[in-house]
Amino acid sequence: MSAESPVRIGFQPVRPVRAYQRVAEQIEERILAGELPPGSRLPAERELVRQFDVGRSTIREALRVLQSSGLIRSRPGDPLGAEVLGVSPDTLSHALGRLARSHLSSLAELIQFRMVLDAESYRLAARLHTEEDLRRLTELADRMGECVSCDPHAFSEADAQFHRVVAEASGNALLALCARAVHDAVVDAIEGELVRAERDGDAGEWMRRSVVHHREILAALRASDGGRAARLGREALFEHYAPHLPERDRERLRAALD
Amino acid sequence: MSAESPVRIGFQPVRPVRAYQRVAEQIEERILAGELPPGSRLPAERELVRQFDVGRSTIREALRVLQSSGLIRSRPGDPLGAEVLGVSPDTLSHALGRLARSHLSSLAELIQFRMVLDAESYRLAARLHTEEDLRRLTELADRMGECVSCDPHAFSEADAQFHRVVAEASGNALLALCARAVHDAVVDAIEGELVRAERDGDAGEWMRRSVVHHREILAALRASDGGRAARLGREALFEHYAPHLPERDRERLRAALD
DNA sequence: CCAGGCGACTGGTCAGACCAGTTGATCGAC
DNA sequence: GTCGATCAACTGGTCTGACCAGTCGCCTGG
Repeated sequence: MSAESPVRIGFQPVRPVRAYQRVAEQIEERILAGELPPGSRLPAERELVRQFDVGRSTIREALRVLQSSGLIRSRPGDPLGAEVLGVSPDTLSHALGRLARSHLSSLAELIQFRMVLDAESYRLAARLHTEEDLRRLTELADRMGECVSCDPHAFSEADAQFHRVVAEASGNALLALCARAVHDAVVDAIEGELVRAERDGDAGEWMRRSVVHHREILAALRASDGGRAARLGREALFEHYAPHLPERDRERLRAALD
Repeated sequence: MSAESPVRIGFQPVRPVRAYQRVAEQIEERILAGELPPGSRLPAERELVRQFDVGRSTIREALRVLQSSGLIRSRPGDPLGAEVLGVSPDTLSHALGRLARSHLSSLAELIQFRMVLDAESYRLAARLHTEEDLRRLTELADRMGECVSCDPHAFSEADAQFHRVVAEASGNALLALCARAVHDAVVDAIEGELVRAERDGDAGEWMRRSVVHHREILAALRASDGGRAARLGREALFEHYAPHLPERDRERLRAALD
C-alpha cells in the first residue's frame, strides 16, 4: 500500500487494439447485423487493403480470425472474394469438442450433458411438434429399423437425424444447435469405442434396442407426453453409453436419470 | 448419370490443407494433449519460422487462429513468446453470444434455454451439493438481500455468482460453462430492458421477489428436492423476464415451465 | 547501490514479390 | 456455327525483408 492513494475515478486501463482486430470487428459487425448476408461476397483482399488502408498481412490476419470463427470461407483463385457464411453452429461444436477433449470435461460429463439437452428437447417437442415432424420421425425410425445389421453407418446417420429433427421441433434453435454440437462431440469422442463394441459382435443387439427406444419415444411424443419422452430419452442414452464407461462415471450418469 | 460409372472405391476428395492450418493444428494438438500446459510459452515467431520451416506470415496466421480460439495470448515485446492459456470457456461464451445476436435465436429462445440449463443444474446439484456449497449459496442469498435497494450492481453480481455456484455444484463442468455463457448472453441482451424497468421504479420490488425465489430454491436444494428446485428455478426466471417480453414470446416461455 | 541508458530481443505492420489455382474471353480447328 | 485449347487477368497462399514501438536485461556512470 502506498502512503497516499490517489482518488479512484473510473479510468479503464487502455489496452492497445491491434489493426487486424479492428478490421475483423468491422467485418464481423456487418455480418452479424445482416448487412453481409450468408452467400454474399467480401471484396478481394487487395481491395480490402485499399478500403481499410492497411497492409495485406493485416487484412489476411483479420480474415483468418473470421474464418476460424466460421463466419467466412475463402478459396484460392476465387475471383468473387471470400464467401460470407453467416453464424453457424460449427464454431460451437468445435469449442465443445475442444472442451470435451481437454481435461475440463470428461466423456461422462459430455454424455450427461447430452442427456439433459436431449431430454429437454423431447419435453419441448412434445408440446410443439407438428404432424410433419411426426411423419419425418416415423420415417427416420423406420429407416433405422431397416439399417439394423445391414448398414451401421446409415443407422447412425438416421439416428443423428432423428435427434436433430426432435431438437428442431422443440422450437428452440439454440437448444437444437447445442444438442447437435454435443451429439457430434459425443460421436467424435466415442466412435472408437463403438467400433470396438461392433467387433465384439453385439452391434446388431444395441441397434435393435435403440430402434425400440426410439419408437417408444416417438409414441410418447405422439401422445404429447413430454415427461415420459424425456425420461425415455435419458434412459435410452444411459443404456446406450453406460456399458462403455467405467463404473464411477456410470454412477454419475445415473444421477441424471432422475 | 454417365454411361459407364467407374467402380466406387472409397476415395476421398483431397482438399488442400493450408500451411498455416497444419501449423495451427500441430500447436493446438500439443496444447490439448497437455504437452504445452497453461502458463508455458511458445517459442518466438522467428524461432517458429525456423522450426516449422515456413514464412513468418504463415506462422502469424496460425498464431492468430489459435489466439482467436483463446488457446494462446501474445503481447508485443514479450521476450518469452506467446503464452499458452489452455482451453477456456470464453470461446464457448463468445460463440453463444454470436448465435444469440444473430437472427438464429431470439431473446425468448435464449431465456428459454437458460431456464432449461438452470433447472437441470438445480436438479443435479440437489443430489451432489456439499455443505460448503450450501454455505456459499446461503451467503450469496444473504448478500443479495442486503443489496436490495442499495446496490443493484452488486445484487446482479451476487445473483450471477449464485447461479454459477449452483452450476458448479451440479458436478458437470460443461453444463456449468454453458449455463454461464447463456447467463452472460442473456444479461448482455437484456441489460437495457432492466435499466428501463429500474427507471420505472419497480426495481426494488423485483429484487425483493428474486431474493425470495432464491431462498426458496436454496431450501429445496437443502432438502435435496431436485425436482422442486428445478421447478422453482424455471418459475423464477419466467417471472423475472416474462414482463419484458411480448405476449407471443411469453407464451413460448410458458411452455418451458412444464 | 542504484538510475539511466543502451542494445538485443519481441510482436505488429507494411511492401513487394512469386506461385498455383480459377475464371472468362479469345481464338483456332472442325 | 460449335467446340476445345489457349491465354491473360485475376484470386488467395506464401515468402522475404524491412521498419516500428514496445519490453527486458545488462551494463555503466554516478
